[in-house]
Amino acid sequence: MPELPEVEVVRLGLAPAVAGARVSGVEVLDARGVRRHAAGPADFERRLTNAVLGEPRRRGKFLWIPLEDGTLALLVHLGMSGQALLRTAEQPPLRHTRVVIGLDTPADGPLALHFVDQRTFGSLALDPLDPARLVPAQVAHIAPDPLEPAFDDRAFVTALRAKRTTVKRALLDQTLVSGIGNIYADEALWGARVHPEQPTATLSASRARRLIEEVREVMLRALAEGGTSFDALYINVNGESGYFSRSLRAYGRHGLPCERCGASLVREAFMNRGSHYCPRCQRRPRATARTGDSAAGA
DNA sequence: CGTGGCCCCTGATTGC
DNA sequence: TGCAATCAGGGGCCAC
Repeated sequence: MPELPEVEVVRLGLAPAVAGARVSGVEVLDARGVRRHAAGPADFERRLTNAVLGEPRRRGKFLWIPLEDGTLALLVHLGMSGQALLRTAEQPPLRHTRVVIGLDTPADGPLALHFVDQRTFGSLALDPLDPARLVPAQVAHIAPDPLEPAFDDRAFVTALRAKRTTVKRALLDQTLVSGIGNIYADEALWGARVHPEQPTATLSASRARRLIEEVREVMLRALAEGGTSFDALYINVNGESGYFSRSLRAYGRHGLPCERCGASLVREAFMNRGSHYCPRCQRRPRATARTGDSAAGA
């Protein structure tokens, strides 16, 4: 469930320790922890050992640490339950630790980066860095995220309205906009007063703009909370502690009153998960006769 | 080719 | 009380 803000907190937490650090040893305790590394655990261990790490980067929910040689990056995807923990060299692995990467750090001496992942949807990999795009190959297919300077709101609005799907599905489509998961999708839709099942083609341009602004705002708010809740070292370099849950206004609040209008929020099954929304503020669009998709006129 | 649905996985929770 | 079914969901993959 780590989405963009949680992954960014992990990145911020890792940065001071890993930048400039040399990898002193790599131990893959469970091969599933390097599922994304096609060449397998032994190759992963061999090629990462002795590498010098650079400044961690992020796009959407993908995190990567470029190696000093400039051609490869240590790619991290947390999946649903992944954590990247900085621990001392003496601390033993926690339960569900899949990979341990020993580090000689310039500032803090010997440390270890532990990749812990209960449900094993996450994975590490060594991935070639595309010199043109400056992102790892496995990240090349996703769109920029809303917090990148490169993100183009106007282009997003156009692309969103060209889709033939519903708006929540589109928000979760990482090739359209990256970094949004189920939680922040529900939060942004609530904020913009848009029903999750609204067809993208019937969304007005102004409403679509409002929606992406809301996405950004919700993420920045979460980031501001998360950024203050972790300590420099060892600590919650994981973003797991409640997912900044104090700020949630829709997700998981079914049965509770809407903070805007007081109506009882509902939860609906959606894509094998849940959609949480206010049935009064976020009106389900009437079954439209899809003939007029230009804003209101026609 | 775009869209939607399935499945990967494990632990907590729910239900019988 | 104990065991099984259910739920959580990011993203790759595949069928339509």
